[in-house]
Amino acid sequence: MHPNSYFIEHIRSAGLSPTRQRVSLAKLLFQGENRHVTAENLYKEAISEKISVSLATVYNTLHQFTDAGMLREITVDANRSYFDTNTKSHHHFYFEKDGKLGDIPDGMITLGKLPEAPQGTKIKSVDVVVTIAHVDNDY
Amino acid sequence: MHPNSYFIEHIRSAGLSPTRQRVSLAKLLFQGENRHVTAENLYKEAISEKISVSLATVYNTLHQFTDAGMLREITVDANRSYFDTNTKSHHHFYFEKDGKLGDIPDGMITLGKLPEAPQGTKIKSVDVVVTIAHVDNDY
DNA sequence: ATACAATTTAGAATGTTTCCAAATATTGAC
DNA sequence: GTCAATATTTGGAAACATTCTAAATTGTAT
Repeated sequence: MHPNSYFIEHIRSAGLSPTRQRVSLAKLLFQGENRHVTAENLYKEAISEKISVSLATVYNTLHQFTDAGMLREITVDANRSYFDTNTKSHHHFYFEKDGKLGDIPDGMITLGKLPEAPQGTKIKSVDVVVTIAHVDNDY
Repeated sequence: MHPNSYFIEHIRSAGLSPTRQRVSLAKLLFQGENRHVTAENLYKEAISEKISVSLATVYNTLHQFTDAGMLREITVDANRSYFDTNTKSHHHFYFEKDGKLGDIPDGMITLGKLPEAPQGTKIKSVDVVVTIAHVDNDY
């Protein structure tokens, strides 16, 4: 388990002040395995861990971490933003039933040729989402 | 240009009653080229064409058409749903600047192997979104 | 310590989408 | 065509995620 100073350093090196809230949220996000969180569920988790933080700060922090390259924002559902602690390019399963995301192991999907971006633009990201639904035995 | 009866038949064969609103919206959606619309912008278009319809009906109709397989819902942005009149599996450019979608011509992206869906589930869709951003000359 | 700047906060505001109950339109039987 | 039964449409309210705002708090550099 990482010491506090690890998270403080992580935040500092992103150019942000290591405030109490940012350090606490960084711990939740980065101390274990890679995670996929929404603002609302990170907020609830923080509250249940007795971390005093407001929902607005959770939003601010998620965006600041994203801008700093510590998180990646994933769009799989038109009503919610997900943030992924794994910033390396990789793809996702989206389990419709419970709204959970899963990583698609590297190499499990291979993208072939990619189109060129038009003049004056660049490809910001290529996201593959495999949506998983329940089998409805329709017979 | 298709006659009215064409759209009425299209709607009937989807198991829906061809109401005035549904026929009018179907005309906007299906009479020309393939389109990518949001509820809000289809609603505005209808109003500007003097079609009297409410926003709630536009939402209902888009979902009914989607359930009937006449439209495909595309998720590219966490704040808005897009509906595509092209229901064949294909992929999209998303132009961040103006929130517009574009089709990626068939064959321009090749997907390699695909993962298996877990027991009791099936792959509902595989969506590839190539997000196009402006070049920010950061130097 | 002090002062200046940055951050956090609660609550209001926004934007999209869904819900609701009343009004209207559509359908099928006669 | 008329009528009753059913389905659809509607405006407005509600729900939801997210952003904004201005005041209060905290962090930082001196």
